[in-house]
Amino acid sequence: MKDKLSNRQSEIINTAIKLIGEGGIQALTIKNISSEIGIAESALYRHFKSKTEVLSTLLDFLGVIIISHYENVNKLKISPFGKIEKMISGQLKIFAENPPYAIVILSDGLYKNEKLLYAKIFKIMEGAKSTFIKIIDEGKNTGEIRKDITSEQIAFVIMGSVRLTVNQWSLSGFSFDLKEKGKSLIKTLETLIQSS
Amino acid sequence: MKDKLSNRQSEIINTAIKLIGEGGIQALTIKNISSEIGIAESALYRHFKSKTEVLSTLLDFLGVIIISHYENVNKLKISPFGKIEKMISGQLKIFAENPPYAIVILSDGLYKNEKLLYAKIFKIMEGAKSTFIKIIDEGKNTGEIRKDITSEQIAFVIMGSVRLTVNQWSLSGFSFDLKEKGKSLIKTLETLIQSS
Amino acid sequence: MKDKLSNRQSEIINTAIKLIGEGGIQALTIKNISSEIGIAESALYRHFKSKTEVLSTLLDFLGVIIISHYENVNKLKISPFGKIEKMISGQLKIFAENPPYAIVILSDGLYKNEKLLYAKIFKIMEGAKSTFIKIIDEGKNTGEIRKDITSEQIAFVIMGSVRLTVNQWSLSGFSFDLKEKGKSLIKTLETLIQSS
Amino acid sequence: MKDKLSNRQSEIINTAIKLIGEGGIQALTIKNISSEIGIAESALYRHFKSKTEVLSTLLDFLGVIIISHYENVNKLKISPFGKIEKMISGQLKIFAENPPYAIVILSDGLYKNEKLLYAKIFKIMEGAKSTFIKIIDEGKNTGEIRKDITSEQIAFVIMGSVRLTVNQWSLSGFSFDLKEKGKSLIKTLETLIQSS
DNA sequence: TATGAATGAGAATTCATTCAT
DNA sequence: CATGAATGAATTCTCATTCAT
Repeated sequence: MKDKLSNRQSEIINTAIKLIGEGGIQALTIKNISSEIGIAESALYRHFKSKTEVLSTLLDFLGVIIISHYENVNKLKISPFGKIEKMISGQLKIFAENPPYAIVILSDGLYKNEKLLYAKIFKIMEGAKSTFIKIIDEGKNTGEIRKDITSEQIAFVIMGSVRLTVNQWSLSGFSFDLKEKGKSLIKTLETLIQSS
Repeated sequence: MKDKLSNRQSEIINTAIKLIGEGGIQALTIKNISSEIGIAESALYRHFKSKTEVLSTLLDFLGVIIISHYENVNKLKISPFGKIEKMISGQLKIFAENPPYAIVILSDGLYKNEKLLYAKIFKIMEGAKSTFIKIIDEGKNTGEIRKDITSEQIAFVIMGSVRLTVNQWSLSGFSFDLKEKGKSLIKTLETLIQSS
Repeated sequence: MKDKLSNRQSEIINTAIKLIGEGGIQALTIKNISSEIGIAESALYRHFKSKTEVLSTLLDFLGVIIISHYENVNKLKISPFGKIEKMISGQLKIFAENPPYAIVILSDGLYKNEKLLYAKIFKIMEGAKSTFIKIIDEGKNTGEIRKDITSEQIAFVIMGSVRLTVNQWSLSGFSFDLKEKGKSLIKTLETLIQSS
Repeated sequence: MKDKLSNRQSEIINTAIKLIGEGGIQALTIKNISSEIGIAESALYRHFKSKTEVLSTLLDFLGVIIISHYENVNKLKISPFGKIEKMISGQLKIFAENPPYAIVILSDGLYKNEKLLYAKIFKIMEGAKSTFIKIIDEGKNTGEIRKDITSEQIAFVIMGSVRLTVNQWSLSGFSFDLKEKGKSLIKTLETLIQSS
């Protein structure tokens, strides 16, 4: 994982993201990236040794954003439900503001033959999951969250439904208000998992 | 939508499915299909007028399998929870026995530039959702399912978590027992949505 | 050269002509012809042994129409100028009513590698030319046509300008009135070649 | 329209011309061009973005040659008849020395589905026509050319017969002496259009 | 850092034609 | 007469990558 990106590298990653946003993963070609930036295709190889490395760095970049979002929320001094609400709404806000991020996260099947890439997506999801689990455990301790289901299962259900929401938003061509949809989802999830 | 497939057409669709299973959507090329069958590439065009038509027919085929599974379950004379359990477990069984089906259903992003294909996937998901909603309504009537959440939302949460399960299974290279995982998911979902 | 065409053969030739009219020579494929008629591609080979034979027959058919038009005009008991006028206007009328004929006659370059086809077009043009020459000779005898230019050269100039007219009409997408344009061309040509 | 061609681009255009000369428009394929030059097919796409662009550039190139020929002749301080003679003979000389040029100019029907290409050919012909008209007007002023026919019609007759000459030369496989044929045509035309 | 030129492997599709039934 | 299935050669074009300058 790259530690610090050069200006050109950042530019490449940002352009890659933009291209994905405009035309999906298929639009992400070396040619498109470089002509968008205004450099030669070969120049790109000065900054990344392969297209896979571009994608890999892109995923690192995305991972940092998402994971740090989760960690920041987790550090807040608010109730577990407040945290869950903020985690979901914040995540959806990130996607709403950067649709390409959603596309990248959802295109997992594409990376199948690139174990490295798959592993990175997997890691992001695991990071999210473990944060959720921590918060749910907290909620169980305070008595707010039901104890008859394992925290992992609860986290799983939350992530599944958030993911499906994003999925449908993406397939719809980003045509509905993701944050609005998120609000009602959050309410549903809270109702489902709160102690009775 | 094709009504009845010729032998060769079925063979092509089956081969396409097999190829997807082995190498993902990227492995689905005209050349691969035809050389797997043992005919010339051009021969394939006697049976389908384009690659898109192959994919489209494949999705029709898949749709019929999935939707009829849901409908069959819905016709059973069992309790709503029984139906939900059978719907999920049956669906996962289909995927467990035919991993490529899972790949096709999950690769939605890929078809972005082919509205027709996307529409077919969408229709399959809608079909599943409406069946779920009917069953949940039934469960609310019998008093088994909680009434403080709309049926649509419940269906959404169920589908999201089922989908995520399949997703992770696919990403893991089909390495864990999907049906086993499904069983605990079903238990979780039932616990979540039953009336208290 | 085929003596008498079967019904199916005529149908094929007519369809070929229609296709050329609609989409140019490139639209003339075995597949297009047969699917337009509603038979299998292979069925076409019962009636013509190759695509070249289709074209060849088509040119025969066209040749008969054009040459007989010229001969008929030549048989009329009218002045040479009357004949020239009728030859040109009649020819343009045929094209105006059957634009594909014009396309076929003008697409000579296409048949370059098919000597047979080239020869047929050449023959049609020679037939026209010799009729023109005969009429011009007549006109010289009656004193109506200038004698300071060989009949062949006059015929050549006439045919060149008629051909260019048709050419431009074809390139314009048949957008102007060919017969109208023909009238002024005829007047010009008569003025040019009459005795002073 | 390209302003300045790179060496490779010129090489490609020249090769394209050569191929057309040897085998007609049908011989102009990306594969033929590239293998003739000795590069990979894909390499060609570094220099032209499509085959249409190759043809388009080729027509530009041809257009410049022809139009500048006409303009140069028009600038000469000679009589109108001298100019007409030089325009025709010079044009035929160009074709005689570069038979492929003739093929390209005459293959107009082929470009029917490529409006751009057709438009270029059209423009070349219009350029030629307007120069002819100017010269004919001049000739009318000096009294050398007959005034009973519009200059446009005269230009049309000239161009039609020149074109037919080139056409027959091309169809004959470039077998006769184009310049010789041109000389007698010029004489004919002059006789036809001079004042009596 | 950057470029221009090139490459090889593929990809989807078209077309005229053949042949057994 | 007609068909369905198949073929092989072409064709245009794309893509990630390399390398000398």
